[in-house]
Formats: sequence, C-alpha cells, structure tokens
Amino acid sequence: MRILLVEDETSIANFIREGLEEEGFAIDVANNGKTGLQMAIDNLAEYDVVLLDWMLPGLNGIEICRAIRKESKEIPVIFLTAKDTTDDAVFGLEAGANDYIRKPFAFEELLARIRVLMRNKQGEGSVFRCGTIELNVESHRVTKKGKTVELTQKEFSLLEFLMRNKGKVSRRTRIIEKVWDIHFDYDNSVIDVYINFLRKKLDEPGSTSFIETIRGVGYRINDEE
Amino acid sequence: MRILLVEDETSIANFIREGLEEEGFAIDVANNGKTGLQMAIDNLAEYDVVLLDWMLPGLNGIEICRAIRKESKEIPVIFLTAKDTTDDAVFGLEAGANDYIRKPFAFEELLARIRVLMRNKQGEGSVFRCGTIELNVESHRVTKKGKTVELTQKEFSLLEFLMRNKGKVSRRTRIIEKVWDIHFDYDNSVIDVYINFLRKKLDEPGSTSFIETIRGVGYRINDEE
DNA sequence: ACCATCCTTAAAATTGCCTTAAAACCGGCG
DNA sequence: CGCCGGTTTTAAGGCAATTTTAAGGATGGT
Repeated sequence: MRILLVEDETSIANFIREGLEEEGFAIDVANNGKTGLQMAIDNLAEYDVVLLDWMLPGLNGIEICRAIRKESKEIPVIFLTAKDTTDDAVFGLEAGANDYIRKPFAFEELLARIRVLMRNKQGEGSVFRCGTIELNVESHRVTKKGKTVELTQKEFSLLEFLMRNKGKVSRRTRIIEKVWDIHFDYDNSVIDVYINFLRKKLDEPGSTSFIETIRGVGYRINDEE
Repeated sequence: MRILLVEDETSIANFIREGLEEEGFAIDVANNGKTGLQMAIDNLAEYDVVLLDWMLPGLNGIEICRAIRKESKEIPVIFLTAKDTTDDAVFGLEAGANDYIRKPFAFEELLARIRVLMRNKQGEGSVFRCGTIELNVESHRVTKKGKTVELTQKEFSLLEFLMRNKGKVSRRTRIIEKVWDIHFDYDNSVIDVYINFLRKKLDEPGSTSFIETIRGVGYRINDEE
C-alpha cells in the first residue's frame, strides 16, 4: 500500500513517514507543492492514498487537490491542516478531498482515517479470504481455520498485496515496488524467501500451495482452495 | 449474470430466487444435490455464481463443492449454512467455497457478497476469446470450456499475440520480433514448436486447429470456430 | 517429383524458483 | 555500550520446468 505525502516541514514529514512505514505502508514524500503535484500526476495509479498539507510553498494544497481530482476521482485524498476553523476544512472537501485532519493530531487518528478510506475504496469490509485463510486489514491479523497465525510486518504486507489481487497475477516487479518500495531491481530474491515464509506458515502440508507461482511472471492466489 | 441455486426447501429457494430475479439476475434452481451437481458440471461456463445449501438430500453441499472445484477453480461458490459454529464454515471453505453466509440472513447481505465475488471475478481485465477458449491478461490464465489450461510464459505470450490479432495474419517475422524479441532472424523454428505446444493443449482433438497456418506467411486465429 | 516450408519429437541448454544458511539490521534492555 | 532476540536481506547450490536446438518426417505448391 503506497502513500504519497506532500509536506514541506521535514520534521513533520519524517514523523509521519516513519510512523506509517512501521505500519507497513510504503511512503513517498514530496516537500513542496510543485513536486508533489508532479509525483501525484505521474504515478496516479501507484498511490492508494494522498496526504496533503494545507499550506505549502509554491502551490497550495487546494490547488493540488483540484489538479489531482481532474485526473482521477478515485484516489482518496486527506488534508492535513494546521488551521482551526471548520471553514478551511470545508474548502478542502469542496476541492475534492475525502477527509481532513487537524494538526497536531494523534497518529492513531491519522491511521484510522487512512484505513477507513482504503476500505471505502474497495467497498467491501477489509477482510480478505482464501480458503480457510482470512486476512483482516483493520486488526492486522491473519487466521487459518479460525486460529490466528503470527506474521511479521513484511510477511503481512506481501500476503495483503497478493490477497488484494486475488485471482490476478502479481508480477514480481510490482510486488517489489509495492511491498518493498524498491524500483528498478528486477532480480531480487527477497520475494522468493518471503513467499517461502508464507507457505511454511499457511500452507496445508502435503498439498499444493495456496500461492501459485507463475514461472517467469510472478505469483497468484486463486479464488478456490 | 446467471446464478445456480442448489436448495431443497422450496420456500427458501423461491424466496431467494424472487429476490435475485428482482435484482436482474437469472436464476436456475436445483432442489437436490444430484441435479445440482449435474447442472453445475454441464454448464460450468454458464454460471457466474453458485449458491449451495449445506444440508441437502442425497448429496451434501460439501461434496458438490468439491466436485465443482475439481472441474473449475474459477466459479465463485457461496455456502448457505444453517449451522452456527464457525467450524462448519471452515469445512465449507476447506472444500473450496469462496464465502459462507448463515441462515437466516438478511437478503442485502447475500446480495452484497454476490456482488463482491462477481466484481473480483471479472475485474474488467482484458479478455480475449476464440470459440470456447478464453485468455485473460490480468489473471494470466487461459481457459477452455471454463476449465483452466496451464500455459508457460512463452506459450501465453504467443497465444496473446495471436489473439490480439484475431482475424488477421500474424507474420512469422512479426511474431519472432514481438514474442521473442529477436530481430533479423528469418528462419527460426522455435515458432513451429510453440505453435505445436498450443495446438496440443488447446485444440479439439480430431478437428482442424483453431490456429490456421498460412504457408509462407504465418498464422491466424479466426473469429469464429 | 521436388523443394520449401511446416510439423513433430526428443534431447540439450538454460532459466528461474526453492531452499537453506548465514549475515546484516534493529529495537529493547541490562 | 554491547548483547540478545526477532526480523529482514543477501547469497548460493540444487533442481525442475521451460525454452531452445536439432533433425527427420510430412505436406503442399508449382
């Protein structure tokens, strides 16, 4: 899950980035409005959420938001505003934002709002299922036959990505980009290792894996099993 | 959108059928396990969703589900179960169901789950078709009469190329260039071999191949088979 | 009939994934 | 600070599926 953060104050930007990275998101930071807009437009399809500071040097958040909305009405946008009046929030929402949050904010709140938007995005409750395996994004928990299975952060991210693309192939390069935030590395065996971890923890021993490997392409979790 | 409902209690069956018909689905009802299985197997490719009652006279839901899964891993199956423990749900999921719902259920909920599964299924991915053969680029999967056929990467690429040019001739040199990324090699018999692979895996034995060879030029997949 | 072209098969070469183990990293704690 | 446990990354050998090569047989056009 990839998030674009547009924020000029580096201290705040770092705080947010670190917090979100701990939660398993991949974050790109733009520290001024112009590059922020650039990054947003260039890779619209890449981002799952955009966090926009209200006051920015160069180009302010509202204009960026409008510009983004002109390109896509899908991507959730959350405003970060220091101002205190609700009027500003209204401006933000009118510009097409999905939500706003006032600085200073509790990190948990930001997290909660991000999760809500991501859930809305796909419409259904944020639990994915494959056979007896269930992954709950909200509670960050995975169960198999009702019993919870402990997964590390990366394992969880990988499984989540595969689950979100259930039925489709997840190409190796896309996985590396989305889960590890590594670009231009077309031969990275980290994936293999983590696929192996997941299989060890979740497969029914002695039967074919719930993660199918498509040689030369990537992996796929099927609807069945 | 066509749905198969396997349910022995006619009152429930009618309730569900009417509800779904109002929503614009086409429903076929089987009121016992045996005919349910029969209908499922006969017209696998026809149905978009299968609703399976848990307790059925003759053949129970689990067995039907297994049998369906043996034929196709594509079709979404939802269990209707009266039982209350999660264990039963687990059984259903183990048999290959995609989701389960407990009776009595709110009709809205059933509807929501059906919609989720249907959305997952089609995913608006570009699919190419030729007769009973379907190629889905997103899921990187090829099916024939609803049953998936395993193709390697090169086989898939070649078929995709031919499909994209359905009705037109794909010249050998163009195929070599696009699929193998080889240039200036006008005598490469790799194509022959791979055409052969595709035919073996996808042709109806005993009739003319769905890939027509145009001697001295290349190959062509025709619009109708 | 003959030649070019394509089909078929089998074996050789290659690739890419799996697995394992060990190294690097990281946060907490004495 | 240095150590410890857990997590993540790197590395490498083995192995099996895939891809390519090669060669003899079949076929069709002229």
